[in-house]
Amino acid sequence: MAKSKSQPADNTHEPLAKLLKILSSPWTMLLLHRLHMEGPKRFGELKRRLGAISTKTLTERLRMLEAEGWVHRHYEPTVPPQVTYTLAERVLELDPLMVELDRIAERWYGRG
Amino acid sequence: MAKSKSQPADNTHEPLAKLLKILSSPWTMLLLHRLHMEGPKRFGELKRRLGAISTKTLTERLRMLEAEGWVHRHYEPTVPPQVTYTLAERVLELDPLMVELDRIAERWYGRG
DNA sequence: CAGCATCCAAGGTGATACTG
DNA sequence: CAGTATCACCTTGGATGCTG
Repeated sequence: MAKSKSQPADNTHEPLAKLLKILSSPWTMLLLHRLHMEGPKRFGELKRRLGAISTKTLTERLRMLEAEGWVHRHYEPTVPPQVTYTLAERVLELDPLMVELDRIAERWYGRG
Repeated sequence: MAKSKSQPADNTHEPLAKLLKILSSPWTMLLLHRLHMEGPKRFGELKRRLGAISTKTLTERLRMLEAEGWVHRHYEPTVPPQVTYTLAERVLELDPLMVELDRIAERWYGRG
């Protein structure tokens, strides 16, 4: 649509690049997808559901998403401690995206 | 749509993971976005528009997308040669996704 | 112009061990 | 349970130089 002319264009500063940088870091989408589809989850459960992810990576992603304001971390100082992660309200805007992704994934790679 | 049950679940084999693996490799989304918004493009123009990408990476991405059937490569043996890349028809299904991404990027990171 | 071949640095990841 | 701290590795991307 936009028919801007020929610019050197460093995408790095554009909103889309910023968003994609977050979304495209490994595991992030699958992580968000889980929380989106299945609701709030504790660390261990999340890790189990994601399969091959390491605790380190999962922690990093969660910390990043927390810093970005995409997820909330709720710490319950019981014994043993319980930490629950919830999607921030704003992230619900990603819903159409998730649904679209699911649909396309199914159509393109679903059966064979 | 959820697979239900409590499985160790190695997402690696699922359609969504497959799709995300492609989409989340660096530059891929921005690349597709360009082709989507501005139509068929030649290698050099594409490179210039993407900014900081290297020829190596751009080539790799294009080759990958070609192998996946996402883009078509048209070689014109003129002097100098012209190679034009076009989105495959199926990739047009990504349209809603692209639009959504743009909207969200603008809303979340558009103004500061 | 549109790549390809190398080399190399950087960062990300996983495995492992340990703590509150 | 929910992490943190290390370490070693290994892929990945960028820079450079060359070709048809």
